[in-house]
Amino acid sequence: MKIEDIIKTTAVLSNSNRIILNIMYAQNVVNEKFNEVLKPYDLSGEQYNVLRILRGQKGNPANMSVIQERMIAKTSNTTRLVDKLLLKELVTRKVCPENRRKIEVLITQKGLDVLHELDPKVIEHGNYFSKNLNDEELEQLNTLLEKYRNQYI
Amino acid sequence: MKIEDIIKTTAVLSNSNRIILNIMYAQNVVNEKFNEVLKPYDLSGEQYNVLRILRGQKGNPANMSVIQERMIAKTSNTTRLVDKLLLKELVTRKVCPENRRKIEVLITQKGLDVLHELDPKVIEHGNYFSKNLNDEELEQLNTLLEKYRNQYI
DNA sequence: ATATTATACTTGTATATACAAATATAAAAA
DNA sequence: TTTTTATATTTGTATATACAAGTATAATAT
Repeated sequence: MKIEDIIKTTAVLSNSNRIILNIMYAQNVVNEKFNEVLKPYDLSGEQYNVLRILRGQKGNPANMSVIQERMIAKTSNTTRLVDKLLLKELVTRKVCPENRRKIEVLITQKGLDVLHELDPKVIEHGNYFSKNLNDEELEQLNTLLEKYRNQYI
Repeated sequence: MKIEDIIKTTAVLSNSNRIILNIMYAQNVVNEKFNEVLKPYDLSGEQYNVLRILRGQKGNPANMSVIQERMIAKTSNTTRLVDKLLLKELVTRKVCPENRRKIEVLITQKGLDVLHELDPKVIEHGNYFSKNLNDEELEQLNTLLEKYRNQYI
């Protein structure tokens, strides 16, 4: 289905506009489906993202600014995100002894267990959307998306 | 810049995963830039979207469910979105006389003027991102994005 | 040693969004 | 006609996000 049919417009869209709309819509669809995957675990997408970042630390703590710079959406609220994870006992936090301004955040075993349980479902989610494209097309889509947004970065 | 460098991961990503991340990130970048365009007009992206839908009606009113079905992100809150536009006098609303359950929303002249002023800036925004791709690549990206998300639609 | 600036994080506030429940009207069924 | 069901929209509530201001600590300059 073309994006025009989805937003039910009769307007003629330029390629530039169609891409914007297609990106918005794709993100929306992907996100909605991913939220369904996470729902039984009572995690938001951003919370999951933080857990992934922490697991990637392989036992080393991450402080707030490290977490923030690794997130896709640079929300200014890593604090409150970590608060939520703390309440669920998926992470621990303590003041860094070397620099008391910093906070050391670590994923707990419980957090690792949740991620481990989610791993296959996350892969399945990725495959669900990519299964209509062959390997070459997948490469192409990645390349084009990177080229598209890479204005001055 | 590759998505891996942006989220500063050393992990090896599958094509499926990279696409998900690239779509998320692209939407983020595009959206952030678009919000900058809208900021001087005190409009959110969704508010702008509603105005566009109303202009597309060419003088005919749109009721809430029509607006909702034409939006990219199906927020359940068209009411409050229209409330905001009403406060700024960009739209009018009245109960439909034929069916008093329905609400007729119309864009005002002021709303049309704002859109008209924004038109070139919106085009510029689209071009800003697409200028790194040639026509063929733009077509390709649109086609791949549509193919990507079109699972069971 | 004290004052200034920078860094790291937290908090406040306003707005946005998600989801469920509530309200009002209309259409269909008993 | 009364009841039931469907439709269209609104409201409540909890959570998320954006942005600015505040706090604590550390580093640098005077």
